[in-house]
Formats: sequence, C-alpha cells, structure tokens
Amino acid sequence: MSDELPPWEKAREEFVAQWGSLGTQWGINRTMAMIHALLMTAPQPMCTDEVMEKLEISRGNAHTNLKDLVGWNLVRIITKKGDRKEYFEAEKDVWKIFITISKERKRREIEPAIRLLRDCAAQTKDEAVGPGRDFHQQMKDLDEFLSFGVKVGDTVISMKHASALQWAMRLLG
Amino acid sequence: MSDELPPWEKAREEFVAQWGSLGTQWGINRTMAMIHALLMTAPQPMCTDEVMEKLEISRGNAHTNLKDLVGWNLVRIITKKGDRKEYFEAEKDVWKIFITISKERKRREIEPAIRLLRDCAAQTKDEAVGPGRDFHQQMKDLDEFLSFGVKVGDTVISMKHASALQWAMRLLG
DNA sequence: TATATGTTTCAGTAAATACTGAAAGTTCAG
DNA sequence: CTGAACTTTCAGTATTTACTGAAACATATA
Repeated sequence: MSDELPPWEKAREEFVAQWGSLGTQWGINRTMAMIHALLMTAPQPMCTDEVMEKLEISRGNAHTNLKDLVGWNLVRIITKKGDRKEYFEAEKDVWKIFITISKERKRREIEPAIRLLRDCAAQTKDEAVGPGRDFHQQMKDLDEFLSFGVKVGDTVISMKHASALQWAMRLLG
Repeated sequence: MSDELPPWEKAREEFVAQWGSLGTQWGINRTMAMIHALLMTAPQPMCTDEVMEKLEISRGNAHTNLKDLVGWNLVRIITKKGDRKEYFEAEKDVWKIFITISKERKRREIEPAIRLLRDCAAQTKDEAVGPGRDFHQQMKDLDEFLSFGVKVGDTVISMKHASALQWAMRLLG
C-alpha cells in the first residue's frame, strides 16, 4: 500500500512517524505529535476518520488528541456546509506556530513555576543569614530570571514576523 | 520530623516537591527534577545517601538520576580528599543553568528535528507542483525557522550575562 | 418521532516509564 | 592479597500514561 503512494507522501510518512518520536522527547505524546505532523502537511483539512485511517489508531485516541491540539490552538475545527462532520486544519505558518507554542508553554510551564518561586521566596523573606538567606536569594534569582524571560518573550511574540526577523538579524551582526 | 526543621527548610521541601511535579509537565521525570531542586538549594554538596534519605528513594533511583543530571551538565561531582564518596553539587547561577539547558535541548531536541526536516526536504526537492511542492516548502520553512532560532540561540548563549541583559533591555525599550 | 450521522466518554487493557533492592563490580587501605 | 567502602547494574515490580472499542450522547433530516 505504501508502495502506491506518490513519492512526496513517502517523505510525509517518514516525517509523521519521526515527528512522533521526537515529540516524546520533548514531553508530548507520540500520537498528538503525529497528528500535528499529519495536519501540518495535509493539503486539505482532515476529518477524524481520515486521521484514524492514516495513523491506524482508534476513534477515541484520534478524538482525544485532536481535541488536545485544538486546546493548544495548534489546530482549528472547520465545518463545511451541508456536511455535519468536523474537519481539522493545522496552522502552517511557522511564525504563528512558534507564537502559539510559546504562549501555551508560558501559561502551562513557566507561570506555575514563577508562582512557586514567589511563594517560597515569600515564606523565607525574613531569613537574614546563612542557608535560609541563600535559599531565599536563590528563589528570587530564579523568579527574576524567569520573569524577565517572560517579558522578553512577550515582546517577541507581540512582534510581526518581519520585525522580529529584522531585530534578530541585527543581533547576529 | 518535618516539624523540627528550620523554617526555610519547610519552604525548601515545598520547593523540591513542587519542582518535581512541574518537571513532569515539561517532560523530565519527577525524581530527577526533585534531585535538581534539592541540590540547587543545598548549602553543601550532597552524597548519594543524603539524597536517598531526604527524598526517601532507593539507591538505584538516586544513582541513576544523579548521573543523568551530571550528563545534563547541571550537576558536577565533587570529591573530597581522604573521603572516597562522591558528592554532588548543582550549578546555582541562573544564567549558567539557562545556557546549559539551552545547549542540551538544542542537541537533543532541535538538531534531530532539523536533520529530519532536511531529509524530508531533500527527498522532495524535485516536486514542482501541487501538494508535493507544498510539502517540500513546509519542510524548508520549518528547517529555516529552527535553524535561524539555533543561530540566535547560539549568539545569546555565547554572551556574558551582563551583555545579554543589556541587549534584552534594549529590546524591551 | 424515528433514524442516520457524527461526537464524546470511559471502563478495561496495553504499553511505556520509573523505581526497588540486592548482587556484582570497583577501588583503595592495610 | 583481603576486606571495607563505595558505585554500578539490572531483573523484577510498581506506577503512570496512552489506547481501544463500544456504549452513551447529540443533532440534523426525513
């Protein structure tokens, strides 16, 4: 069956499979990464059954991961009139993908960390000497660093792609 | 037992536990994140037995994760003369931690992705029309974006903390 | 209102990951 | 050498995470 595919689809299948493996490395599940890869390279929006068939996965699995991708704002639902099915379409613009992922990671990963650091710093704000003071300082340092990073990130993701590019080019000299 | 701890150690225990939970969210295992948190806030380098005791984990688990952290260059081994034990000490400087993590993630997560994208682009370089051409272009776009990001990242991590800070401040306006 | 078409949920199961504890391996001092 | 002190490995087990398939649910059409 794979033998009958147009050549670019062979490459696509490799891309989907490998992107899935890579996904597990950066902490997202294989199926979700594969669906994302599939949709990013789909000429047309795909419905649940097409995804199930392409990846040979169950309906429940396809459904859950499609909806998770929608929750990440990496995929949107398309409806066609006269057709009750939902179709799924991935954002293909790399800059937009980058912005979306950055925002989500900030919300899910960075902000909770900052809250923890502030809480721990607050609990130890009266420590004036020794290990207690060092601990307090470490919490503050980490907080300050992450908060500053968030600020920089917010600035970057508020930029148009062209502006960000120009700015980065200047950095590279 | 916890009741007898100095107050800053209460905060530390919360930090360690919560950092562990956060760790699982960004795809690293709980124990590794907890050991890292423990060592980042340790007044002195700690040996395997101390880590085992503090976190109530087995020797094998402590050993594996300590060595993984050493592999990430986030922790280094200290030996004291006249003492055969290995002691472990985490980097505490946030800028250095950031640089270390950035380098490792680049190596483990970004570079393999770039290799995949180039491979898939190469396989489809002759596609001149339609979906094949779009696929090829998508691979190239992703490659270009990530490669450019790596370049920017390399520039930033080659900077001294103060320079990077100054540069970022300028961005923030 | 019945039926067809599609979506969502979830109990049960499979697979991947992490952990334990003990045995084997290593190194050094006497 | 020999034994003590410490490190490393790994088979077995526990825990977590992901997946399946079918039933329940929702909604549009005849």
